[in-house]
Amino acid sequence: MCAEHIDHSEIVKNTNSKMIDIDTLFELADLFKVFGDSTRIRIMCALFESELSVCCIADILGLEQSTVSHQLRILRQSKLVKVRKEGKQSFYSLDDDHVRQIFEMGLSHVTENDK
Amino acid sequence: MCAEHIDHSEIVKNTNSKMIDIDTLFELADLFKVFGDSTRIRIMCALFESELSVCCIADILGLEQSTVSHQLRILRQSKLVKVRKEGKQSFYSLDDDHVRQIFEMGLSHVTENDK
DNA sequence: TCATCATATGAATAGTTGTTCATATGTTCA
DNA sequence: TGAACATATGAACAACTATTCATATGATGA
Repeated sequence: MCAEHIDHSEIVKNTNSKMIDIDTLFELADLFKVFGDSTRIRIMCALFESELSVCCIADILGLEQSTVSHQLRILRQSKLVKVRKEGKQSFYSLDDDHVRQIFEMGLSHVTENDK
Repeated sequence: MCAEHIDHSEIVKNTNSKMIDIDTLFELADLFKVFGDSTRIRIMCALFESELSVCCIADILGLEQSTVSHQLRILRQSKLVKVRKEGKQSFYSLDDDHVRQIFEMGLSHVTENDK
């Protein structure tokens, strides 16, 4: 921690009063953590087109069924995808328009910095 | 992988042709990875108000100077914050409007699901 | 130049996370 | 009921990451 010379007690108090409450910030970090894995990102991207079964996702991305299933569970828990069961199959789709929007925003940042 | 019975070669081909290229998706995941840590999220949130020195951020969030410095480096590398040096101090600020927008989107999702 | 201070960084460690293998669950159809 | 299949899940392992401590760097003022 820094020495006493610099008194930022005022700015500390001020900034803290304007901060989003900490529990929300933790939830937010947890949400982005879900986006922060390439396998999950790829799964979400595949689901942009249409709902897909688990084994179809595995085929598209060249992943093991088990891997896809584990990641879909995480996406489900974060309410980013939803399931529809039909016989033996489970069809997954995006649960929320925010997914697309968050995706788009990230994409703007990435592609802008590629210039 | 699933058996041959279900032929999704058509949908596989179709979806793959529409997918964002894989390198971009990896970059995207890396970007969200940076957002996916509560310390970094809190730092960014503090920087919404105004630019801040390293030790001021540490004070505000109750973190060690070293921790803040390490995380700021990661944020800098992802072009999410920028530095302005003034004497012994380094003042950090948000580098990009996308930061706010990505933040807002995440927040909508989180608060919506809290209802 | 030397002491002090703000920041940056390297190394070590502890905790977390993604993938894999093996297996369980639950559905369909003969 | 039992075989075949799609999916889900538990356990184990490997890889990654955040924090801490110690120290380096670089600036200021005496």
